Amino acid sequence: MKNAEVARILDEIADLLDLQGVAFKPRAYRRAAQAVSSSTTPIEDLAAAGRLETLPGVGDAIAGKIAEIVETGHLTYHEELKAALPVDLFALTQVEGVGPKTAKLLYETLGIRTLSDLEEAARAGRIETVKGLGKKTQERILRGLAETRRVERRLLIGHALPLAEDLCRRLKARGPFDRLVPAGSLRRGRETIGDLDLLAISGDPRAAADAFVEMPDVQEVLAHGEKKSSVTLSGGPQVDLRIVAEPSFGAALQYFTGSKAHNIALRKRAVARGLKLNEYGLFDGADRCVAGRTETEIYQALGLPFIPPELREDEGEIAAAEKGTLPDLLTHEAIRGDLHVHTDWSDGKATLSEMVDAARTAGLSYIAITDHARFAEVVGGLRPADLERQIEAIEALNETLEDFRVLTGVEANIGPDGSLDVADRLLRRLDVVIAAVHSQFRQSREAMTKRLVRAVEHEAVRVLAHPTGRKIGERAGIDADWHAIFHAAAQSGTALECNANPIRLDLPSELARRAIGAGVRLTVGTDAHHPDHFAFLRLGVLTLRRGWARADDVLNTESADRLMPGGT
DNA sequence: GCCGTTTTCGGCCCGACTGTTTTCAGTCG
Repeated sequence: MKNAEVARILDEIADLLDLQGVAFKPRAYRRAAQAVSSSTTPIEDLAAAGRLETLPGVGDAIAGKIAEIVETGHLTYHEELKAALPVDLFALTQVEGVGPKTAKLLYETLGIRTLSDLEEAARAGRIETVKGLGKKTQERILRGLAETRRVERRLLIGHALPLAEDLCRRLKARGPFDRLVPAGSLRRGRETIGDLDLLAISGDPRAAADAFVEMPDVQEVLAHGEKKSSVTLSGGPQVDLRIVAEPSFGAALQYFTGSKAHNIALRKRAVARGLKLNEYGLFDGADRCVAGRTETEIYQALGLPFIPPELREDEGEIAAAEKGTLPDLLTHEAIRGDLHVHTDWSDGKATLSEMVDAARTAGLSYIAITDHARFAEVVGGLRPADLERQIEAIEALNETLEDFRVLTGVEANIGPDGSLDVADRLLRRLDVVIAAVHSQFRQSREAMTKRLVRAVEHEAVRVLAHPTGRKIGERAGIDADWHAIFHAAAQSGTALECNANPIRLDLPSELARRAIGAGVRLTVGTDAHHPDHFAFLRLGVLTLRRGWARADDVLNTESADRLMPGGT
């Protein structure tokens, strides 16, 4: 039973309760669903540990229901509710324009229960015959059905970020935009992005909105107003553009950055102070605007310091802000070196000196070359003699470099028993040994924990790379007792990597936060196989910021000299 | 059903756009 499936059931309960006209409960179930789906801890683990109620919005009653789902695979309460409306509400409401009310109406008038019922009815022209619906609704449903099939997955932030930046550049060239910035989950640095949210100030909102919906790569215009427009891009995501007046820009940026949970918490805080917060500003009882131009102004008016977007998930940041204990977050500029770099000596696509040039251009002052070792399943890994030759090549290269240092290293493979595929004799000669799992991901939790603890405790291992082995949207991470691994890493002084490759972002931010809490140091590593890959650094930084990391928590914010005790 | 600067009861975020409506409901974010 995955988190997403539990969340789906809770969401459906919310919809069903909504339809019965039950007040407030639907919100409670939605909030719980949100917490379950955004938690990176498997829901079974939380259930087994009796820690379900640590999720925000999960109390006694919902915890009991989640436990029932985890144990039995279904929920009696859910099935009882469904008996009144036996339709696949979750699937139907995924269709743009169809909410719970419309789904209920369609069931009662046309007997529609499933997506295929819906499609058949829409194609046959039966939907426009329903009182309250019409031809446009029917067309919208048909388009929505096609779209629902197309957009199954969210965009990786590594793809969404350049896309949004390119979009902003092109829009500014086409229309009257005074300011134009991304907001939403992209600005919060989430690992995947659903829609792109853009926020603008314009002296001519109508012309700006026109320029937006008339872009050549727009596939469909979903909404087109002076304040809000939405389009889908061909082959791309939905993009929402909001246009606000300059005095409201901070309020709008705060609002459209989210998260929803953070905003709700903030609005409650405003209400508690006799204020009202919306996307136009913070207003007092007489409806006078007391803040709105900048985000900082709004947080201050609510008695808080500015909260960085990456922390705005309603996971303790408001309480920390209030107490003045928000972390001074890691910045991209603080990263001085990259401890995970490949070359064409193994499976990289560029030479040693090409990678060095690219790293310098990216503003780094050192890198560690960590090609794969001979492990058979890693393509083109180095044999011991190759590694010795590479060490010599790096030493020779360092002689020619000023203000830059290349560290010797290797990415050793961790075998199923926790042993490494490089001899200790060789490991001792290297500046930076990183170790990682590359196969046998499906070991039992006990075996996997033992395996990683052994690797972390190896005296030569400096960094555990891509610790969970997950690939976003492709492969779930390993099952392991992270508490035990963090403890071992803190004891041995081994750092855990946050791999910055867009499909990895591993450690995930939630585990990074736990690791920091356990006293573990982290690194950001690009795992670069190409000169362009140093651009991934900012993704790793975003992920660690979401994990509440400060510069001091991150090993490669230090100079190469400090990194190498006794080194030059 | 959850939760606490409103604290164990009594509150619970707010606005834009669309379509099908003669004044607003539904959906979305």
